[in-house]
Amino acid sequence: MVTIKDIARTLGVSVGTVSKALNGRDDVGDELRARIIDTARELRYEPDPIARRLVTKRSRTLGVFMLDRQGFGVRRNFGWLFLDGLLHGAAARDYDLVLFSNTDDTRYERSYIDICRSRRVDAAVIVGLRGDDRYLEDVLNAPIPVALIDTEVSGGSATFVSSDNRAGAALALEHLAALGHQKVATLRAPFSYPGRLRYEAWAEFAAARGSFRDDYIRDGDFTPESGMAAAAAFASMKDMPTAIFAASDLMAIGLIRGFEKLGVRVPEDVSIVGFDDIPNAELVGPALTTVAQDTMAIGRAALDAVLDELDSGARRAEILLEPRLVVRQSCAAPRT
Amino acid sequence: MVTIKDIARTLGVSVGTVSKALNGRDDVGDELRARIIDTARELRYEPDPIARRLVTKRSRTLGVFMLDRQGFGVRRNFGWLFLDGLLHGAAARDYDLVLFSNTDDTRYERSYIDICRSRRVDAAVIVGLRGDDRYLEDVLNAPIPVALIDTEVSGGSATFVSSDNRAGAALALEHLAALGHQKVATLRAPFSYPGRLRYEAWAEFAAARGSFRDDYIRDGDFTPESGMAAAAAFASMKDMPTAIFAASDLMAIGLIRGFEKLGVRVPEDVSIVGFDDIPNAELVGPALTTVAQDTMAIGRAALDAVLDELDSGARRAEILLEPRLVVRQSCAAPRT
DNA sequence: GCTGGAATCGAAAACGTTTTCGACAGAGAA
DNA sequence: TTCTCTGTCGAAAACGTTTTCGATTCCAGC
Repeated sequence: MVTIKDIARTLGVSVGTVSKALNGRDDVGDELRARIIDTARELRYEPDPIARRLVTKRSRTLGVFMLDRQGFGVRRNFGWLFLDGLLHGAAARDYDLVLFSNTDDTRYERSYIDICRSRRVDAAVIVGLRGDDRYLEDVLNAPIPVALIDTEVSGGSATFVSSDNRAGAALALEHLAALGHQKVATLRAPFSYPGRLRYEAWAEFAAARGSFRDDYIRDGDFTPESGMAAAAAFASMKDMPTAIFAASDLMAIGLIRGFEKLGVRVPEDVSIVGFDDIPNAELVGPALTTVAQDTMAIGRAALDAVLDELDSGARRAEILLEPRLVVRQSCAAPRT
Repeated sequence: MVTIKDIARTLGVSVGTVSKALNGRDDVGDELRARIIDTARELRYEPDPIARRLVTKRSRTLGVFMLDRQGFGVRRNFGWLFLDGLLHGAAARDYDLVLFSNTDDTRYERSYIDICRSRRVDAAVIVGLRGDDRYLEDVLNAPIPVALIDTEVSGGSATFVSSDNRAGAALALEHLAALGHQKVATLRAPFSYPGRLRYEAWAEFAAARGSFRDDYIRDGDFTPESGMAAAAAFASMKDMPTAIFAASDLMAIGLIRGFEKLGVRVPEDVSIVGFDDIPNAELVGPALTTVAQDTMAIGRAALDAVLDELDSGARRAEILLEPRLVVRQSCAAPRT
């Protein structure tokens, strides 16, 4: 591996001068600088990031924690979608991403912030932090910039990055209203913060139209299984809703599968709209109408947030991105 | 940040002794060693990995490259599933994973191996490398241990880690045979190495049973769209197959959607079996029968391969993991 | 009492950078 | 001519470890 000394020796100058020339400082002559840059290129010199980090005290490294909700790993975990945006942002700003997850038993013994400390990462973004996480307090008081994505919690010293859940829910509900639905129920996920926001949008929508009914509210836990259970509950009602707003795609798909098993057809008998636009949501039959989160933009925003805080010291409490409605085939006008 | 000097100073010993005591060397007295370990714990000392790397010349860091097949990012890319196993293995062996992807424009300007060199990672695992990759040659001649997962190529100095594609295809085909199918077609993906292996298994199967027919072979490109096109082609045949073995789940789902649109029912009219067991394969209607890759084991094997090579210098050319059949609802006995 | 060896510890170099400070030359002003 | 200022460069310290080598002590064996 060719070091800075090699290029200093071949040119007969000091290493300090080489360093200054390569880093664009102004106390080195133009002619010498040009020669230094040339031979650096010739020798295919690359500054050792390790040595640089040791003296600059910045690692140019971000810790990314993928927290696993219910043990499904990457398979059923929406959080991985944000990696695209994080990767983009890191590449654009010349940072490296080191990835952790809590699916393993060993590292979970330490707080995420502790891991950051031991790894000397400059900042962290945590995906999927739950409200009952054992290290919650540690995260909210972290001494480094932290961004939270797809999380149940908000507040503390971390910046909360998310879709505008209320606006997204409103998008879906207005779509159903435009189709002519009067009786729209909701399958909510009340234990999570985004889930609560989505429910509140439904409640306001229903109240404003005078169609709020307690028995049009069912609770799920983001799994398809809870959606199937809710489908059975809805199907057994005497006054069945004509449309259901599910707080997540996984639950929406569960509803579809549950209704299918009971012989009620989607969207002919009941319309279903989800939230998230998970991969392959377009591939389930019928293709799911849903509100899409711009996961790329969210990941990118989270990364920019922590890096900006690192540079300027200014912290933003909350960043909301606009979701958009994508209509496919799981919604139709109600039967008259 | 508390350094090794702090604990040396508080104890009145030299830093070298502290280092040796903490690293378990035998030339330090038991009593002193105990006192050093105690105060290290008291001061919450953590060795600086940066400084350590500078002197040991090992970074304990692995580069992971997620190569994006057709621009879908994490959404339609099977490769991300291997991250679970990689994460597990890295945690178990105390390595860090730094993640790269080629979805960005900037870093793609450099060879993956070049990036490894500049980042000083000890080894690399590359997911989704294509046969026509511009840096293919660089990868196959890499000076560091490299493992290839979910890739189209094999050979070179890298170790190829994969499911046993022939065995997996045989599993699926035997399942169809056991159901009584005589006319089983295939939708293959001939441009990729695993795709070719899966096709060869089909060809042998068909030849052994005397049911090989050229018009039972259609080509796709791993996308659902190509599956839908193939469904139309199959449906227009006078002697339609009763079962189709698709070389990937995405194409299998495309077949289902395509047949659905044409009014031919799955599995009543035609059975379909896929390959991969992608997330939500169980959620599409009808739930997909497929052969599941043990993505966790594959990721773990890849990680172990490069780390073992790093330790022992012994390189393995190929590692094959056993897939398993998961039967769901897309296959049934043929109509008599 | 002397030698030999084992046990224990410290001093110092080394890893590859960045950064500070001082040295030196040359140019311009007095 | 002398003084000051600017521009250009080198020397050296510093970052926090690990590792090598030598120094010292202590004790057993003769």
